[in-house]
Amino acid sequence: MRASNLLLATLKESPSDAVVISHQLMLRAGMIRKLASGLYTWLPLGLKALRNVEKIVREEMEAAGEQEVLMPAVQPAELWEETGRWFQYGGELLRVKDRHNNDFCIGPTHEEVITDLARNELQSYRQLPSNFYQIQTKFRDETRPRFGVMRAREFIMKDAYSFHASEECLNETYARMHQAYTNIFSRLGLDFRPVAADTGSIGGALSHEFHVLAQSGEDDIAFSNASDYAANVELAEAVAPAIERPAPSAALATVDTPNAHSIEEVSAFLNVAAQQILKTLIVEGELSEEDEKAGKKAPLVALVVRGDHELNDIKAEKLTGVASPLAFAEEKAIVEMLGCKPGSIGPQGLIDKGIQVIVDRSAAVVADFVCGANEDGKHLTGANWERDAQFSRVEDIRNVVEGDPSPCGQGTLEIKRGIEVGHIFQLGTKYSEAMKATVLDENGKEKTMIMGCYGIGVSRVVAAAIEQNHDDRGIVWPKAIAPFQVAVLQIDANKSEEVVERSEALYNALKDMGVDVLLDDRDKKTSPGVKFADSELIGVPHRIVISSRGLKNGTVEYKARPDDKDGAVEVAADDILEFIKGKL
RNA sequence: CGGAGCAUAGCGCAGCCUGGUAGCGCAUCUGGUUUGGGACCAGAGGGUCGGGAGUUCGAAUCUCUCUGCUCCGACCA
Repeated sequence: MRASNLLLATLKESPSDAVVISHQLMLRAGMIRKLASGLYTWLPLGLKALRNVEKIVREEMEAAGEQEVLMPAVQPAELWEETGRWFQYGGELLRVKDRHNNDFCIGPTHEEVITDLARNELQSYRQLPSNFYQIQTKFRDETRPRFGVMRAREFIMKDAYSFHASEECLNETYARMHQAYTNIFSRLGLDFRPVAADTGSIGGALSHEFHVLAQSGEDDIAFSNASDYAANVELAEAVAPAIERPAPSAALATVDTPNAHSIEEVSAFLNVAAQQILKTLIVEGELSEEDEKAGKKAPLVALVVRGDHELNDIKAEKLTGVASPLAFAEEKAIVEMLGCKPGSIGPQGLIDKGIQVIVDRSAAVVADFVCGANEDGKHLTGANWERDAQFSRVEDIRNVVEGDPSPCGQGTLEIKRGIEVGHIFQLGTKYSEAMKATVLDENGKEKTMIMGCYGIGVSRVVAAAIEQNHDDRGIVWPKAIAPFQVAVLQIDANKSEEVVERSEALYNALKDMGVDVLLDDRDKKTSPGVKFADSELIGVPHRIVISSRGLKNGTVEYKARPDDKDGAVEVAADDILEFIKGKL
């Protein structure tokens, strides 16, 4: 590609609404432009990087035995009604009507469509397993699109689906896809981790996420420092402390704590460590459909965690008796039931009021603790379970923290930020059962197919790669993603015929070899500094500068990005093609 | 969805408080001088100041309203 023929839309200043570095650099490098919130045009340079990611994904999918298909982005509502997701999916599902007033949605995912295909095309267990993938545009009407293409509403996803006659077969494919994902992210040159994950709204049994490690990530990942255990904090089990609860040693007392509501305030006011304080959170309980129809209010449930711990919403809402999604009780309901505001709540006496008290494992082994007195402006000190307060049961309801013992039994946990770029699930029969996707087994009996699904956020990978690979001059592409492998910069082209001849010859030779090469042949108004800065901003891994100054000595300059230890090197002009071949 | 804020040239911003000819930097175009780190000089083009309504002799500026966008929190490739 010639720079004179490329929309090299680089910017010196970054648009004010870009907060993360990858978004800023993608705009500055002229890779993307925003059309509307969460909607982006991919410019030539960005598209080249995107296609490079797609290429590797395709190669590894083919190697893993997947067949490529392409499904419509627009999907009929009927399919979604069959699985119930037409009603379950919230505002994220963009619903539209066609001219006949029929309901459709813009696909956020394709379980329904692929399952419909499978039930029509697959009749026999002999056709299983069958695996399909596509690389296609998805639309999710995110509440808050942000970070450019990292969390866009419209994005490119590789989604794959597998169909099986047995669990063992699903396990095999799942393991193969796990390996394929590992290959993909390794080849892309990313620092990533597969982690055990929650299955979320897609549903199913087993699930792993693939995370690119980066400070700007939106997920917390817990790792063992002594094994390869890794899990999303959403899921990571907080194991029960190995200690017995000490016997009470302090007398119960009520103390005034004016204006101290948060754990921090109470801790500072009473000079008591946060782990010695228990916080009691009142959430809504489950309401049966009949009671809901009868207009009854949800019962309340108390969740008790140590002051230095955070409630894990996902763990909490999975508990029987707790509403899902998790909803904190309204202040009014709390005042009505307990006679005090949030900030002064304690677990004592709640069971008598018909409120279930669920205690976190760590909070259950604290003795002589501080908690709210269920009276505004007062707290209890020296409180003890059983003697002063009762609980219904003990559960794991908190987020793990750094230093917790690893659930795998080896080592302790560390926590890092990650960007979720891939997610694989064992779906089981959730969709195939709802949509009656069956095959005949060897006995001629109908059998519901077992499914797996496997996603990669292709456009997100591009952003994640930049997030992980940049410096103060711009993007430092992993070689597999770089839109160009080599940049050839012409300096003094208007003064020196030789510069033009040499650079054109090198450009053509590299192009003929199939190398992605950018010839910066922009005219004399483009100063050398601009060419240097642009090649660095867009992150080309290899740069060759051909100038009249160098050619006087019969040399051209080579520089790698990121810098080799020896920086720029002078190479004999006649040898440059061989030299660069060695670098590629 | 809750809270906060923004909307002035392609991009980054000033002007608004205190109403009176719409400005600066980058980018673009023309001419000239430059050419190894985002050049310089001279000139030029580009705006219904997000839309609508109101107050006023007069609104980018004050008021109301709608829309769009961004940020901070709850959700996901």
